[in-house]
Amino acid sequence: MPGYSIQNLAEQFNVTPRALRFYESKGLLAPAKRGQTRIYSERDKTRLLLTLRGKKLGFSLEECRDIIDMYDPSQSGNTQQLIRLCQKITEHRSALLDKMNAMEATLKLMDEVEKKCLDKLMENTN
Amino acid sequence: MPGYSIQNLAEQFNVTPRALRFYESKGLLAPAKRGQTRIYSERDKTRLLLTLRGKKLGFSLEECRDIIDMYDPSQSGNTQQLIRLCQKITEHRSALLDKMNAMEATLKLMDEVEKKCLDKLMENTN
DNA sequence: GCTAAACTTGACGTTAACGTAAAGTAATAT
DNA sequence: ATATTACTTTACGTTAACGTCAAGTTTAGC
Repeated sequence: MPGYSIQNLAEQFNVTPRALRFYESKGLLAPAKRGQTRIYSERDKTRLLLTLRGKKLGFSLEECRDIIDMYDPSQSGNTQQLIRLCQKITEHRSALLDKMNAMEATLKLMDEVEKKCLDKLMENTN
Repeated sequence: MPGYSIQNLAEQFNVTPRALRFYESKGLLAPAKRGQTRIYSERDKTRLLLTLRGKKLGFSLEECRDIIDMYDPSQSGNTQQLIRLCQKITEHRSALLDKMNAMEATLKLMDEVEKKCLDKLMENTN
């Protein structure tokens, strides 16, 4: 019996079933249904991983969906769509590199503050 | 006459005056006041920069405030506080490195998708 | 001294991302 | 067969981060 239950998948990613249903209502997930019960596939699992990853980077769920939908192999049809995808990747990468810069600046600042902090602690113990 | 007006500072960072007042109400900024009018110092400007940087990385305003407050030199008093600051820096750095990993994974994925995309485009033009 | 522009303080509205409670159904254990 | 558990939908509640008035004040130009 392949696939995961809602509870199982939720536990794997440390989120609530409510969140999974919410993501579904926003078009991020599309689990199969046996009767009323949801069955999540590997594809769903991957999309959830990407969603949570996007969230962690400060993207909204809508942004996550747009990005993930395009990365999804089942979409890449004609030439126009492929070109559009390449453009979107470029945009998205630009946004990511922007965040990467902010992150490096923050890490650098933290190093400096930590250094000053340790220096002062040294003084205090003199 | 040193300092910036609310409108001026808002334009510099491409945010609204409303946002600056909101940040103030949340303890992120603490501009001086000439009568009723706010005057923002270099310190406020720096704190605003750090706030927006934190936001971009997906931290909440409250998290930003806590972090920035501790990095602020005017706080670092006794040994206990310095030790606490070092601990917080470690925590914060861990969260950042976590995001950094997510970011690198995303960039890697994007590279792969782009490559496949370009390959398909090549095929289509055969 | 008057007007217009820029500032101020409330206070209510809005969107995103779920939480939570209600009420019902389906599967499982005893 | 019944009780417990896990699932379901529907719907209203909540928090964060501002936006958007409304109504009053202060400053700058003429």
